[in-house]
Amino acid sequence: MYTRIMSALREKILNTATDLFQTRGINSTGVDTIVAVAGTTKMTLYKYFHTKEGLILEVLNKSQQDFQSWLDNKLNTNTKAPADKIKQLFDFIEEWITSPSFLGMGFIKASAEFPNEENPIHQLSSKQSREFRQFISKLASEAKIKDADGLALQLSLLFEGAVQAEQMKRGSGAIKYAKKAAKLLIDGAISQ
Amino acid sequence: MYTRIMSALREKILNTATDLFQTRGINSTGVDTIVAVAGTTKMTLYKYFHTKEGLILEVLNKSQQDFQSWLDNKLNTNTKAPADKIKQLFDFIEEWITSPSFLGMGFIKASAEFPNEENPIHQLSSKQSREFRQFISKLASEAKIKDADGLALQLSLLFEGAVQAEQMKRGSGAIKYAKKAAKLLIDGAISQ
DNA sequence: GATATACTATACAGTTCTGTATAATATATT
DNA sequence: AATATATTATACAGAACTGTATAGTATATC
Repeated sequence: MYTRIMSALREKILNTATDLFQTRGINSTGVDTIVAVAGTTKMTLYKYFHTKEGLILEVLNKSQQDFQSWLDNKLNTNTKAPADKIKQLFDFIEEWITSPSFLGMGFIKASAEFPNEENPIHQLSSKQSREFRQFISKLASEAKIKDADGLALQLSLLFEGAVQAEQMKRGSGAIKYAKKAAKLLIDGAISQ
Repeated sequence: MYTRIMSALREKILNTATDLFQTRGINSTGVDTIVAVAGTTKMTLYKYFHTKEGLILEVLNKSQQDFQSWLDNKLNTNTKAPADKIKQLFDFIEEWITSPSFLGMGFIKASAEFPNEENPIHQLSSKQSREFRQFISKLASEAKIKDADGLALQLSLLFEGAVQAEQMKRGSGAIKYAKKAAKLLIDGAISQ
């Protein structure tokens, strides 16, 4: 993990961009808007981020890191037995989705705004989705589940579907049903 | 009376826009590009569609109608018993997703590009997602499933998750596992 | 043949966008 | 006090975007 010494202003720009990209869309948010909301100027933005694309990529990376760190922490402090982590996964996902600060999943929106598979932003989104699926697969493996990859894929579909539903309509309640479905799939995979 | 058929050019513009929106993104596709690819001029485009937003809304509506018609037809010609339709639903969804002409789901991408819930395009996307879920719920009801709405929501999550996965990486194979999960959920809901 | 209609060609107004150039100001270090 | 660094203020080049104005051409209908 490349930890970077970050100036307060750099971080402010990054956080502002994250928020604006989520609430207004990436292509609909100009750098002028970002610097105005962040309370700085374009010169400073372009000092820290060489292009808007570079800023987008960093926003996506930071968002994913923050989410993954939050989830790791939840799983490690609340659960001792590795076999239980997969069972509690959707409890924490529910907590995350229903949190008032939830604004959506970066890589899901980004991949829709940049549908071309050659595009670096699309490629990063795709990579993040794959890595999150692998993370679930690792949890399933540690829980001694046979078809860990298969279950992980199914759970990731429920996850992305629930996020999608919540992005479309806040307070959709989709995660409640995703959780039930996940429980059923996990129990089925364990008893195999 | 005089039967008013849709002008060939209007349809050409609509189809071209549908394709370009899916492959390049909506905000990244200018009207100049659309008319160039469609082989016409901006004057003609703005004759049939008053604004770009109007064009986007029509594209979304037509895409959803086309998909729903295709699916209705598949379900009605291949299945007689209403109780079997829900079981075959994901077979046809798989056929649709794995088809070479699959470019994604309009309302999923649109809602990501226009995340603001006040936006007419976002609202239409949300409505289409809700209506598709209601369509699944109707299938579940006709199959005498008790918690039809609950199952429909879960299946729609798998559906949107699988579409999302396929939009991110063509040939992901996600639909195969979505199908398995759907079967499990349907069987579980039937035996209640 | 005259006329309405559909469509093209082209230019352009006005806005917004990314990215840079240039000069001034504040802050920290020596 | 002198100097390097960070940041601001502002203007602007150049491109892309939506939407319109205007004039000309093709085609079908009367």
